[in-house]
Amino acid sequence: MAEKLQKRSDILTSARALFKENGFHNTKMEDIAQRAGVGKGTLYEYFKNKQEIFDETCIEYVELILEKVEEISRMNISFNEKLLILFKKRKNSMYEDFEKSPIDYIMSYKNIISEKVVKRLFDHILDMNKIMIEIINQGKEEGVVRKDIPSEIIACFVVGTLGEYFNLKMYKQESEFNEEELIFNLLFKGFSVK
Amino acid sequence: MAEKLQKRSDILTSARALFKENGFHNTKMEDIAQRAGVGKGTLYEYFKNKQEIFDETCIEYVELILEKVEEISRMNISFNEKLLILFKKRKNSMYEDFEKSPIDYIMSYKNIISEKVVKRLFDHILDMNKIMIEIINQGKEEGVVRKDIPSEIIACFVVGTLGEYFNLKMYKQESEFNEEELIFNLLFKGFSVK
Amino acid sequence: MAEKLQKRSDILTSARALFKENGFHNTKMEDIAQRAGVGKGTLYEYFKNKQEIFDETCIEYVELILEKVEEISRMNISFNEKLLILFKKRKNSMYEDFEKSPIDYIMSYKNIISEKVVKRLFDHILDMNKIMIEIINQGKEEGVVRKDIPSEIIACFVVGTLGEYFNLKMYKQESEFNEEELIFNLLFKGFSVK
Amino acid sequence: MAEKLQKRSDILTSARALFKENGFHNTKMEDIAQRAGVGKGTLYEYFKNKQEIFDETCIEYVELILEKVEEISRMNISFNEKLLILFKKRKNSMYEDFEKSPIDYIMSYKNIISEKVVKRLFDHILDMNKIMIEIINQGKEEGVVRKDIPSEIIACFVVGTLGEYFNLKMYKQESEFNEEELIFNLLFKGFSVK
DNA sequence: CATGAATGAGGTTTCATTCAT
DNA sequence: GATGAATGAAACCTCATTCAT
Repeated sequence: MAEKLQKRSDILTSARALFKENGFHNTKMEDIAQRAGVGKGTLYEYFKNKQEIFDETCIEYVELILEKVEEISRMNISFNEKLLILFKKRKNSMYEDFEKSPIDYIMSYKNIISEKVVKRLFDHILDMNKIMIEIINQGKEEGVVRKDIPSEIIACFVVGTLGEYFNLKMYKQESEFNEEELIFNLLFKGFSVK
Repeated sequence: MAEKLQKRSDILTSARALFKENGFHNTKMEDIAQRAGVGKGTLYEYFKNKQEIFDETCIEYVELILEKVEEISRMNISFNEKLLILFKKRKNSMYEDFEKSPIDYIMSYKNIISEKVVKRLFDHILDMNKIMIEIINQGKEEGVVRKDIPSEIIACFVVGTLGEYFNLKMYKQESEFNEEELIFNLLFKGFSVK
Repeated sequence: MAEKLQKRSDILTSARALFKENGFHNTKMEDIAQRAGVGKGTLYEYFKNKQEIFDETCIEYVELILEKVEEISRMNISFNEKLLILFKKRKNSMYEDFEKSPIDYIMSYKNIISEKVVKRLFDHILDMNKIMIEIINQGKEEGVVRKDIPSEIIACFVVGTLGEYFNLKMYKQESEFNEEELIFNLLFKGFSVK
Repeated sequence: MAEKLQKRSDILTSARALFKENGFHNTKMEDIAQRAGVGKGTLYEYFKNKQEIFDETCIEYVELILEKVEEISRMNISFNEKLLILFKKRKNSMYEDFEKSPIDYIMSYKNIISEKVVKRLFDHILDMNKIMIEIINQGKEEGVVRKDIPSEIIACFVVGTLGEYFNLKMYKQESEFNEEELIFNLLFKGFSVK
């Protein structure tokens, strides 16, 4: 039984890697089976079809990120520290599994993910948005974040800045500045001359 | 002759719409032909193959955005006004053709666009980055933008915030706030309590 | 009018060269047109379709060879001399237009030539056979060729030997012997020890 | 396993028959599959593509003939008997599988067989030529064949005569003569009056 | 007459899915 | 349960032929 779950998980791991590498249509069921170390027919013992495998990998992707963010949210630390950890986590995973924000991920695959899975994922996005809002609210309570702007908008502001920053890092050389500090400075103080 | 260019353009328009709607692999050559009002064989008079059609639509997509941003950059108006126009343009096209930032667009299709076209598009991204930097520099000269942060980072900050904001708008209801004002306030002043 | 015939001939010349080089199915109408220096549509002014062009080139091929053999047959020279000229003609055209004997030519293309043209060509083959027989008969009358073997069989014997000889020459180096003399010696005296 | 080889062989048998009947370009993959009693996709389990199937049938064709000739060469019989067997074999297969000499076969398909397979086949032709030469040499040793003519030339003489004879038989009625005897007589004694 | 842009029937090939072992 | 050989629908692309200019 545990073995069954293990094999299922192996298949998903294999599939996720291949989908990420080659996209949905350039990944063959045969490839997934081979990489997972099972026969082609076995895939159909664990999943209805290719679509279902893909859907599962998408759900996993988004849920894993959600989980990580939730974990950070639940930590017993200050707002500033949470923000720093979010930044670091994103940075470390950049060239690994989770280089795309969930929403970009979904947008990339909107023509491929099943309609009903898209809905479920969008719900997760909203969940994540809520968690970000909670973190922002913590900042407000701690007197670190302005209270005159809805937390929702601030969340957007933070997530967007980080996301774009890492996007650019993907195809530009390492810069000479201490960019982490600069980004945080911008988030806190904005770009206007005081 | 003008007619030849027209037909080529018709095909690209048809293709772009279908690729956007259904993705590359779910768009059949027959569909493109039908929508463009030509025969299947005609597509091959104007393009080498499906890949080339797709590549062209990608190039068009990114070049058109680049062009628009360039246009704004060349306008004889203040930094603040340019920022506002960028925001408005992005907002208006949200549910139309250009809902994705060029970089998200490329990332979505990285397994589909030809290698050499990806390179060309990344160059455009850098061009666009340069233009944003020029706009930021104008803000610095006008004494509106802080000079202690590299323009490159600020560009990232502005573009990311706007991008994420519009991403979220795509699947959330219209809010009650005057969000435009709030976003700008954040960009200028940051989220920290003064 | 003469111009019309000229253009028709140009097309056939172009077609024959391409068919020989690339075969029927790898020769495109466009190629024929281009090489003949006319438009693609023009081909259809002079020929019903691709098949007809091909058929014509085949007919030309076989008729030209037939003509040459007839010409030799009509010459006012001895059997021995005729045999020598046949040999020389075949040798000279070996790497040129007429490297295949008519019958090999037809066999190569039996799936491509129109049924009715095949019949016509086979008639030509029989005509050619008859001419060969006449030449053999002349040899008999001159007292040079044995009378106890039907001329038909001797014709076969001569044509086959020459044909195979030139076939082999096509992919083997030039030999050191005076092969011409040896071949003739064989034809005249056979291979048995006297 | 044996079954796998069997199916592969079935496909080749089906393909060879169809190629022979209709040529390469008029034989559809669907036809081959149907005649072999398998699905279209199955062809691609056993062969890379149509070209490979064709190449294999060509190789088989030439190798089978080579094998038969080798077999005759190895027999413990006299030169005269070998010559007779060669004649009989060729005669019997005339309207069956092997109606064309290997070289004619290759020449017919020179635009279709893969370059590298053509080379391989030409090597077989040379092998076959060597075997014929050995047979001729045996005749010389037995004192039946003249020693003043290179065996290579005599081989050409024998093969060509037989080939042409059977070519002609293909489209002419059965004759009244004992042609076998006449042909052999010619080969041995030539056509000159003694 | 001459042309070549437009066409679409028809071919090869791929690959998700099935099912007998 | 696990497998992978077999399948055939579906997609891309070619090219002979047409016909408006």
